[in-house]
Amino acid sequence: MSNRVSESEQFVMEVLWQESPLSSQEVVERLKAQDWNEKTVKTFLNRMIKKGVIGFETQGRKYLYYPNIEREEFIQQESNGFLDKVFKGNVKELLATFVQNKQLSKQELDYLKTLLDKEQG
Amino acid sequence: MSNRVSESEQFVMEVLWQESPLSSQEVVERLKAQDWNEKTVKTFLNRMIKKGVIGFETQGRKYLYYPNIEREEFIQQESNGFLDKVFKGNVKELLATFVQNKQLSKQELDYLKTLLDKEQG
DNA sequence: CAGTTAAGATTACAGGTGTAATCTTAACTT
DNA sequence: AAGTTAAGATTACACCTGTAATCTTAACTG
Repeated sequence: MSNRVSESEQFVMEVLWQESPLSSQEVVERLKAQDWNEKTVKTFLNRMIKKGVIGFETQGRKYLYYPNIEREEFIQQESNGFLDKVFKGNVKELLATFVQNKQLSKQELDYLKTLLDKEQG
Repeated sequence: MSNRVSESEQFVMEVLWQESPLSSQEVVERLKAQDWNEKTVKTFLNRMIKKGVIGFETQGRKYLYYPNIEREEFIQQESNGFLDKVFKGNVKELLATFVQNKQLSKQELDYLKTLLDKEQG
């Protein structure tokens, strides 16, 4: 229930959010950039099942895995955790930090201003 | 060298960034909201020394601790890590997520727009 | 000086994580 | 049917972390 997704497991989640259900072999393939041993990926899948963050359907002797949690929801939680942990909940400071330390194109800046206007209602 | 600051240790860092050098007892006091046993805080200080993220001066039989890393730098690293991990480096998406999911006051929105304008140069 | 404190050092211990190797066994092959 | 594969299950193991308790010993107290 309360068990969370580790950093490595998150890569697996991303794969399944992209497309599912997938066999472990397919997950392994889509993660080859990570350069993990197949056994390692299997371990992650196993643990994630136990944690309940993914589920599976059986297909013959193999499992087809799928996510049990929404990406949006997950991002939300991670974001809030980060906000609290690093910025003590101060969104303004967080936003300022990113705006000032990351190069943003004119298009992106405009887009963000539009967003702020929309928020202003 | 490469060892990082854990979540609990970060609370200790915050205290020392606020004011330093401090004795372990002073650190414990400033962390009473955390409701940690004194021994626990001492453990953190000890580990942080070993990790090299804080240092100390001796004063009689006790140590006075101080940070070895800058808060700004730390925030930067944490922020970049989070950006990459959760948003795959897409700052725009990150900013949009926070702007849209957090309640921001008119003042904050105005301030942020000013920031964006400044970025626009 | 002898006893008591209390500071830091060391040890403890379980749960999570990264990183696999080995075990079991159902399914595929010949 | 017998052998081979390969999928998931189990086991391994070290390091990190949270959470302290115990050990040593220098400093303070009377």
